[in-house]
Amino acid sequence: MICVDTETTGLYLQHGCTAFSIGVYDGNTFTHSTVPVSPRSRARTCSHTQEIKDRIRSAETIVMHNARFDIKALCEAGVFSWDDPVDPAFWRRVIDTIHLAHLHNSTDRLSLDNLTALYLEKEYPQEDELVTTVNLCRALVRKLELDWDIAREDGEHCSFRMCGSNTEWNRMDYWLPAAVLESIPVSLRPNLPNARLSRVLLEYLQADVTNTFELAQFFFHQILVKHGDKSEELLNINRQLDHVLWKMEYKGVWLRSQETRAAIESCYHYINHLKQECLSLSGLDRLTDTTIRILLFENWSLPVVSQTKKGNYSVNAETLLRLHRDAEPDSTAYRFLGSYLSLKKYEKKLQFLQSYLNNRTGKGHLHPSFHASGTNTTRFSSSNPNIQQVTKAGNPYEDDAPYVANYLRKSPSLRSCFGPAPGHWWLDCDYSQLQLRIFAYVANEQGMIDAFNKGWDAHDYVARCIFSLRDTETPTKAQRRIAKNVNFGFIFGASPKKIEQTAGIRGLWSTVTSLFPNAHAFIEETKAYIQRHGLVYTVGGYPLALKDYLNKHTGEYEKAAHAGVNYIVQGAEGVIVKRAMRLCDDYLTSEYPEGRIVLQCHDELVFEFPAYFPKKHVWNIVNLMEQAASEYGIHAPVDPELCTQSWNKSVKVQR
DNA sequence: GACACCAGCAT
DNA sequence: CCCGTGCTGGTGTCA
Repeated sequence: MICVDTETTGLYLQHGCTAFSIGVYDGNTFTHSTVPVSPRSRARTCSHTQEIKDRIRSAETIVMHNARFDIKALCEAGVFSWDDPVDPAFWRRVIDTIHLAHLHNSTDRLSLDNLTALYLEKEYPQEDELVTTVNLCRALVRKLELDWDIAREDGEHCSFRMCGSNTEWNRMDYWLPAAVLESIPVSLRPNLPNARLSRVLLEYLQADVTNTFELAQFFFHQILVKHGDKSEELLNINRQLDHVLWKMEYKGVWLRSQETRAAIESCYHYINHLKQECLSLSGLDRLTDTTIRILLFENWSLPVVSQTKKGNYSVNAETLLRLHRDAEPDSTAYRFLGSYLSLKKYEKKLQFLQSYLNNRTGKGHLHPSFHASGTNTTRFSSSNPNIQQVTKAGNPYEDDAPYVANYLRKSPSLRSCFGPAPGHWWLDCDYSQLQLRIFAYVANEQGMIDAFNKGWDAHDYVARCIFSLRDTETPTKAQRRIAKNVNFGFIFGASPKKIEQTAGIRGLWSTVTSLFPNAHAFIEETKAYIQRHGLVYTVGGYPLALKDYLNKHTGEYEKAAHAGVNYIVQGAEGVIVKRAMRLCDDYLTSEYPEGRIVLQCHDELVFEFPAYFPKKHVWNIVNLMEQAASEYGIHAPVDPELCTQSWNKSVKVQR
């Protein structure tokens, strides 16, 4: 077993970089080498570079912290080929301490230094010194415009691609490798203590690999003691997707550049107009939270709606919307608030659109990162960009603020900027009401389960129960909304008070508990369990810690208790969807390699296939996703939709 | 420049 | 206080 860590050049790998420092630790000795990856690199090649590469290649077990990140670097450095990690067998010898740490305690901050401090009770070598040293070097490189192939953020001046492979998809930002530090001529570094230059970095590299090694041992021991024979199965919940995520990140998501540019134009058009209007209505010279706060609550003396955590008067959308509705129609405040709300929406949208365009690689793909251990609950997180927060079409003010809605009606949909690459189609598979179904099943609420099985709408069903409607009656819009609040309250583990507050009905909770006795009992049992054990188990036995539990004596316990219900439900969702992804990827690999998973959005999987692909694959995928849920005892139907143009326009697939 | 706060987007 | 989990970006403050 060896531990491997890499330190990469400090700018964007997507535009090329100079060299990597690679550290290896086998439990006894630490060795390192710097591997130049650019043909023009001035980094010195260490004599034992080849030896290190061979050791990594032939190692039986490689332990890394956040393995996908370092493996990208190792591919860049030529240790592995870019296709190696596509094979699930490749990952059988990779142990990722981030997965171990997540299983050990899912609420820990999973950074190496934090885990080291927590469990090894060790200090890192002078991180401050490393940071300042590296920053000095970067500044020096920038200032003197040295002729090193260190990539630049703007990318325009650095066009070469390394190793003839697709290296555009990955961004890294970290330290300068030791060889680069050493190669700065002594005469050019008056502020840098010579001997320390690379020593600091190497100390850090050594600390990283040895700590990773020790953490792996610690976590393995803890996990085996706690979970015994189930350890492998539990670890597999995240490990099973290592190669799947590799492929997803590598191939990326197609961005429709034309639509994106058009959407940006459209945003600018409205922003210019609305900004002028806001400025002239308010007499302000700039629009920030602070100036708005003064304008509304001091100059205009509008009533305070709520306060922020720090005690400032809130100026969020909810507040502004209420003030807008309470204002005299056509008054200055009314018009200002309406325009400002619309302006903010457009500005937010523009922000997203520009980030998409900026993150795009040469061929027009975005390459979001997916983090299997990125949440407390086993759900995924996504970043650069976060593909899980791309807005659907819709006008949030359509119902209750026509003045605002009017401005937003032509607002572009962000999902329309994504879609299948030319010549392809997307298959978009959604679990229907997955979270609510999970809740019904884990709470063993038979009436709800029956309703689901009959194909009823969950919100309608609960509305009928609460308002004791006859079969012939349909719930009103308001009744449905209240039922929706109750349902979400169940899922989120909201407190009775909160549920009654959002629904606006006092005494609602006692109605609900009598209507759904098992659900109520489940919530109470969960709370009692948390009080005793400080954690919950979701389906499949994966433990989910509750970080606020330790503070229970200071009142945080109640919070943790309510969160516990939510953890079980979200955790089950995460586990099920991960299983589904693995099943679908296995299926595609063996039966239809032209297809692939493009992205995951919590209860939604998106696949890309060649246009006019055989329809049978739709139903096989649907069946596999449903199978994943049923393996955990949950019946959850999947609705397949087809996108031929954009993510925003999908058509239900008929049986 | 680092950091905290506030906000807004998703499921 | 009591609705969970994430990510990103702008603003303002502080050193």
